[in-house]
Amino acid sequence: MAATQTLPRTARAQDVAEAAGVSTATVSRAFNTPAKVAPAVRDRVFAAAAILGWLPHAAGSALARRRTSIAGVVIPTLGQEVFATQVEAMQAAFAEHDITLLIGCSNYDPDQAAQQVRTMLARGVDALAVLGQIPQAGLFEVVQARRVPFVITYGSAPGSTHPCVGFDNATAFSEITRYLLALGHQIFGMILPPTLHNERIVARLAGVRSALADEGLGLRPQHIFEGEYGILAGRKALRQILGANGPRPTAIICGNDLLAIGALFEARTMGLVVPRDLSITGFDDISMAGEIDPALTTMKVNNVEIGRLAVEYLVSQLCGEAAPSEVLILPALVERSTTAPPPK
Amino acid sequence: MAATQTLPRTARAQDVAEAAGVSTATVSRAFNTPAKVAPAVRDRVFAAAAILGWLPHAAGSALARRRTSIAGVVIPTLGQEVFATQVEAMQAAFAEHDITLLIGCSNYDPDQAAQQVRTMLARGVDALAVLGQIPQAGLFEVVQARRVPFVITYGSAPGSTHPCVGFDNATAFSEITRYLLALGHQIFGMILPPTLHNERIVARLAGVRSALADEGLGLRPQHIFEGEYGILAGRKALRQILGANGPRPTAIICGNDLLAIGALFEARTMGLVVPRDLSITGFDDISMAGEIDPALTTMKVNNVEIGRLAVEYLVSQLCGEAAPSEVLILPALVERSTTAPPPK
DNA sequence: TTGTACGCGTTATCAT
DNA sequence: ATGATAACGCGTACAA
Repeated sequence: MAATQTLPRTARAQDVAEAAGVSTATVSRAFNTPAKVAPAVRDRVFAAAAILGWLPHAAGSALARRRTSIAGVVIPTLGQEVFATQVEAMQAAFAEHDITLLIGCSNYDPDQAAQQVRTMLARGVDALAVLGQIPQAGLFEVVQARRVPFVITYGSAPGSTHPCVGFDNATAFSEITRYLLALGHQIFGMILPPTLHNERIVARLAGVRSALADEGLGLRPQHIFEGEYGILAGRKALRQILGANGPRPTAIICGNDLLAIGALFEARTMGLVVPRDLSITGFDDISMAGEIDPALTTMKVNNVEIGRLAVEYLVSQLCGEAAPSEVLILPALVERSTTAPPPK
Repeated sequence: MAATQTLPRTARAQDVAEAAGVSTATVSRAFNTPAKVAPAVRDRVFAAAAILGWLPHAAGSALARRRTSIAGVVIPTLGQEVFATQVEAMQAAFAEHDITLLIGCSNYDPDQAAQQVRTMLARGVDALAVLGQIPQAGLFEVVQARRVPFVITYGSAPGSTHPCVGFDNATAFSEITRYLLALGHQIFGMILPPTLHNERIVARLAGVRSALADEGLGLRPQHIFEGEYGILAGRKALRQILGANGPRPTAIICGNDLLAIGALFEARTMGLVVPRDLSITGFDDISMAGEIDPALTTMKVNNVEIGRLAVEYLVSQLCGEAAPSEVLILPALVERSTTAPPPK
């Protein structure tokens, strides 16, 4: 007894076409340009497809269309709210154009980032966003060779040759510094996350220095703490800075909100009242910043907007439209309750 | 003067083959099974590919291989550390198998989640993970029809028919309740995020109730606050619960760490000393939990492990191996400094 | 070890 | 409005 059982292959357009008594061309049209198919036929096709559980096969479709409807984004980590927010905004914005988002994390490692970019190209992404900076010399050329629209987000190296959507880190930190100067502060401390492979952090330090220099002031080496990330690092940093010899800073500028929150906690532990005894500023305006007590003075970076604008740029490139290759947003000072004039 | 300029098409395997003086089969082999190609030839192929900037075209490759090397994950949002962490772990684990990850956010909306799943199937994902629960009746069947390995993560409906990797929410919350009972607490409050479309939250409440019932105790309605998310919600909830008529709870069980942190902040504002006057517990063990002061007693959910195990399951399915269709991890109580025996 | 030739599933072009 | 047919680019038996 020969087993003539057809091993149930997954349905193709051909199968749907046969079931509906039409050609594969009509099946394709019914799904892609329904208006061009007679309603009765269309319904037959849909019914057949539903029964067979058929959906257009992505690879076949991509091959014929020369488009995958997949975009890629490479970020350092999803563990930071600012990056996660941006990715989520991108995903939503791309979805409006029926584009799905591939993600890759580099863990702040340029080599991993470059590898992720290559992998995404191999997956046939239609467009590509990289957070921060181009990870490797020559990589941009590879992307260009494949004619894949490309954009750098979040960071912005002014004068960079690559299309970018972001903000100017130096300017933003100059602004927050000038705000503290206007309050009357003269002695500053600064707490920074690791600067390794991170131009943005370097720019933040430069922004502070430049604003201070305009007033003939500077940042004492013992008042700079650099190299760790998170609340505990903020605590440790504040202890170290306030424990240093010489005059004590009255204002602490932190490279991000988490460090600032750590500094804030430590100030309380040390018996200092913020902002009476010490002013502290953050950066990013993460969701916690406004919810702790005292609420953190910081700068809001609209990451949703960055994500949206990046997608807008990529989509316009995809459509062959011209678009400005550098889009800058302006972080806005959010004055809350951790800043005040220095103590007398 | 006829312009015979060839508009530069992007390179195919054919072009590389010609440039290297071999057949396309050899080009393919050089990239996929290098061992089967003579070293000299291989180098010629690689050189030609490098010059032309060629990479295998994803769609063609996927069509021939019947595999896209792309997996998908659908989560409520990237804005919550627990979900972002899990996604990041999945991305890393998939990368080891040369699989790239597509993400979709549902914003806690079952319809959006279902749509994301459909989109991913249309993109030809090789495997699919959905965080929480299956969003729609009938959707699982669609996935099965396409023979796409599938797993539910994070949540676990015991007795569910779908493969899942997660933990038992009810059991976990029973455990934390028993811990507080053992410390001597008798009157409990509970603060919960929105339960709408979220079985996991419902299970947490049930877990607490069940552990209390074992001791003949219960949760008074005025001691349950439900429906908002975040630090501010935690503050508001504590105010409301402690302001209610009747006996005051000595322990507050929170549905997650952020609510617990809010409650902790509010307790301080109200002049209460935690844990002397009031015990508070969280859930998840987000990075902040151990960094605030007093450090939060909570339960650690190893989301990295969940992500890893989910990928392991999916990959084994992809390889046609058998694998247990329900994998449970055990959240672990992390006893820190927000819990103590109740005041006399 | 290498080449030939076919199939993968869809869409676009061109006829009808 | 619909059908026939030719790409689309790669991987892989099979043959040499």
